[in-house]
Amino acid sequence: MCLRTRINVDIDNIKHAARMKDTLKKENTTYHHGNLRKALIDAALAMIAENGVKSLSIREVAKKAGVSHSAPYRHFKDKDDLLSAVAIEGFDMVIQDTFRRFDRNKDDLLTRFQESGLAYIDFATAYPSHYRVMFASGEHHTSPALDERSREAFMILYTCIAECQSNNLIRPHDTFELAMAAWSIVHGYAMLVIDGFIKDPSDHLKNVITRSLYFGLKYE
Amino acid sequence: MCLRTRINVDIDNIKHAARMKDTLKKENTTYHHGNLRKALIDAALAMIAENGVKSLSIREVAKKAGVSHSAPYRHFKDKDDLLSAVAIEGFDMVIQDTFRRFDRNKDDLLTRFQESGLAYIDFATAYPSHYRVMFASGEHHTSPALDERSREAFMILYTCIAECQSNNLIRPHDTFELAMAAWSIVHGYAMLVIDGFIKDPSDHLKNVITRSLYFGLKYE
DNA sequence: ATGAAATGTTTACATTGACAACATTTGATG
DNA sequence: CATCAAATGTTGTCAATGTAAACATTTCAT
Repeated sequence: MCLRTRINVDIDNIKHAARMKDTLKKENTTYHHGNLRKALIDAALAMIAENGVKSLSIREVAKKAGVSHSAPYRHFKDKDDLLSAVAIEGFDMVIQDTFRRFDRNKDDLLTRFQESGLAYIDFATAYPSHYRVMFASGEHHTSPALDERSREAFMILYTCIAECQSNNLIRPHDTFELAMAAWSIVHGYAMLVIDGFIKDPSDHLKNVITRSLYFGLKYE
Repeated sequence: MCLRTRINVDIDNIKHAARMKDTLKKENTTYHHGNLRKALIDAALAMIAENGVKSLSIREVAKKAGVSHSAPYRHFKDKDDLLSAVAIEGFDMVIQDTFRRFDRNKDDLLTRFQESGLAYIDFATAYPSHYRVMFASGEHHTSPALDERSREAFMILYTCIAECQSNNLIRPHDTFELAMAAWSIVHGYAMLVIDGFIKDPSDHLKNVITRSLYFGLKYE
């Protein structure tokens, strides 16, 4: 488990470096901790997976990362800011995974549309802690950066539907609304699964969801 | 403010008495507070509406209800138990509203099916604080009583779909799964609306949702 | 080498959840 | 009606937490 964590951290550091182009001056720098910011995010995620977001405490996160209880405040304004970082990481992960799926289905527009929905569902079940924080927005104050990421994720679905409409694969209707409807379906399913209301997410059920996803939007 | 509080308490006592049939021995009894239990639930809801569940504190709730900081513990085991009571009240409200809608559409099964979905959506937008607590189950420990209520609410949708299937209005398929799918759609939409991801829940959009709700389940 | 910026620590304080000991009210029983 | 137990509310208390301030150390550019 220690090994796996270590690998994840390394991979994430690479991703992180590639993403944060504005602060790329630090690459192989190892100062006090190594990369405390990322370590805190990982520690938070591990603890959320164990006891939920609610009982998450900054002091415990700090302890888990091996630093003093005030150290996190050098990297995050407050607790919300830490959770916001977790959410941003989550959105980045879905976005990247969706693009990976798109690359595997370059030609079939309808499949791409469905894949963009499945990416959401699969991500939620694979990383429930991330997902929970991402959509606990009624709670932690949303930062502009977070808003941008969630919008970016949504726009993938939007663009996908727009392309299908251009090719007469989805009926003409306000694209924004169709995308909202599609998002509702996958988000609702994802939430019910990770909240334990849907116990066994079978393939059967996922098919019904995919069907609803398409049948509500297709030509009648 | 004192006066208003008092009036609310009285009104709520009436509602409360009508609902809780098992403890109907107390009707016009006014002991220490009137009905602190209900007053605390109302205070909690008001404060959740203002600042979210996250920053809700039992001490503030007690202060708002005009009692000492420890008084709530005579009525609720802990904070989770208070939130659990809020959630139960919420489920009871949706259930009752759904039955009201059913009474208005005694004959049309498909309409009843759609109404059972709309009841969810409308309740969520009308009582977002309730709804948020009801489905924050990944967080507060779920009590058996709460589990029962959420199951009861779900069973309405289930029964509705089963009846439609009996009358060949919805395609044959595991009823449980179809109900889960329908639930996913309305729940996802509701969550995105109250979490601010869907800014203006237009009738257009609700129609797309209703359409998806039906088109995914109907005969092809 | 040096000084400023970044990063981590210690100390401190107010808020909170929750328990225990105590006080008061209510309602049933004689 | 007196009395007593149960229900309800209060006061006092403690540990955990969020977070700010003052201080210490490391890093990095010059």
